[in-house]
Amino acid sequence: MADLDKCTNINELKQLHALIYKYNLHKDPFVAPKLISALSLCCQTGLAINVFDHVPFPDTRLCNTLIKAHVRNSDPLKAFHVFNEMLRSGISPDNWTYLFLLKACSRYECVQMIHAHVEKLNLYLDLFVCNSLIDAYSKCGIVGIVAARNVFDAMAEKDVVTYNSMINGLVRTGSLSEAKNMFDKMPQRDKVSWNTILDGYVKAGKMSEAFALFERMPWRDVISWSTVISGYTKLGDIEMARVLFDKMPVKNSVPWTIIISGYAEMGLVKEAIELFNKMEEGGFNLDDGTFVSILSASAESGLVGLGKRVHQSITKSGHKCSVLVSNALIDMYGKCGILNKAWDVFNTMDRKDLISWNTMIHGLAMHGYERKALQLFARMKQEGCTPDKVTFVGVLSACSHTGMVEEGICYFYGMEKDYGIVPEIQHYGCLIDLLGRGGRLSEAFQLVHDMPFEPNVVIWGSLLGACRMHNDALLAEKVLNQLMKLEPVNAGNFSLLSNIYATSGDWGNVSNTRLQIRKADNNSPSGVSSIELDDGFHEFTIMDVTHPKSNRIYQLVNGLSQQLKKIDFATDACV
DNA sequence: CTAGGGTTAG
Repeated sequence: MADLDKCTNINELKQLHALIYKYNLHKDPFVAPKLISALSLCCQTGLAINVFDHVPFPDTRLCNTLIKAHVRNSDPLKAFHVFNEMLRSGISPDNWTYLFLLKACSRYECVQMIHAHVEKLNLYLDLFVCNSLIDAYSKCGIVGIVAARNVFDAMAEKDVVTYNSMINGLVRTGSLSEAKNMFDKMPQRDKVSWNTILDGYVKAGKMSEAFALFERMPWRDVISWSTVISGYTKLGDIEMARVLFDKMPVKNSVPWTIIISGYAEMGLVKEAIELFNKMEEGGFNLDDGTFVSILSASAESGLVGLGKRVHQSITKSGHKCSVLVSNALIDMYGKCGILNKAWDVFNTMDRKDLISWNTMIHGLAMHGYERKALQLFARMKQEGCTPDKVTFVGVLSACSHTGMVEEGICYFYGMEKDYGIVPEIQHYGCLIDLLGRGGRLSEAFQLVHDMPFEPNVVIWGSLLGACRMHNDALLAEKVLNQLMKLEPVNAGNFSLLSNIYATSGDWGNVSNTRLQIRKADNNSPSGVSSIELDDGFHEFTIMDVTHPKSNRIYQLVNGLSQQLKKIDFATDACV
């Protein structure tokens, strides 16, 4: 029974759980915390809460265990709920309570609140609590780092963790030279110190300096190797990343995940799947981090094949999908346009969070299911989930894609009035797109001037698209002038204008614009597109004739655009 | 305390 909290086998634990209940031991002040801890390790948070609820007079230690369980289950709200209940029923928190709560904090105000409690209880002198405060503040960006520094400076006794946490905070906020300064000055350095400063160089994109440091480090563990490999994949140097990956002496699932995601981000689906198979065969632990990383890389590059392969492996593992993994699956299927699969995952989730709803709404809104997206938005509110600014980007773009101008305007104003969400540039962008597509070009143009943000390429681009849609050459010229200042080498912009002239039969301006296209084209590297089919991954460029059947392909495309024209569907191919 | 990770307008 003493080793109860070390039991990680779910079946054994369930047997123990039954026995404990049978002998009424679950109310025992010694057994209950251990049982809660074990249940939460096996992701049985519901059962853990149940145990807690049956203890007649919970003490500080029991509450701490439950808080820890919620934090482990990435449910900070529930963790804070337990904390509030503690305070309400007069159970005094101790330094362990604050250690666990600080792990659950992601907002500055939240850390500040704990900080105030800690000061009041005079726990301020506890080294562990202070180290956690520095760490928690460091995760709150630029506002947090000042507060972290204040705690750091006020500490009479510091250990290596204090320095490491502070250095990590400086690295995260981009103050590499300050971090390096502190690293050089600290009394003694351990593995974590070296890895942290190494990560600083990597995060700053200084790979040659990072590599030099890596080579002269007194220790190199899996984390050091992974840090450097990840740096190379982020710079797109997958070859160098692979060389190091093959060379590293001991691997765990993290470097495997990094290299697979790296291949996926480059669109190299064959290599990614091959390595994923090898990773699975090698018996490496496939955890949430692995699934989420690779799925997100698949989503970004539109690699359905890899995404499906990962999904297969998740299903095969038999574990219930965490919210994080489910959300990543929804996003992957959504971005790849397989909406029924995304919908399946969404509907079978037992706990949805705000991001699940947002991701599903976006997926629907981007792939022609605008009405479904808006219905889902209504359902989300019915089920008691409060929308945020991201939700409204999805809602507004659903409206604009399906031409619901009045409804969109309503949602735009409702967002501040009903939810207190101040519109950001993305929301104005959607509204401008909505008005533009709806043919209300002058209103859209007016809004660009009246909104409280500087218009960017996305805004001007959407307005240019609207000009093309409604063949307004005069406005298009104005827009293109603005766009030129921000994006001088985008030939697509000119080609849109040229097509507007062509539609109105202004051939003089067509040839003028074409000349400018050629100029812009010479300044820009030619883009390569790619598509994934059943037999693998294919790359192609504009005017590509390398395919053996390219004649037949162009025939087909021309035939299709003829048919589209017949049903009054304008295409913008520039041939 | 250090490596991989879920939603954001054309």
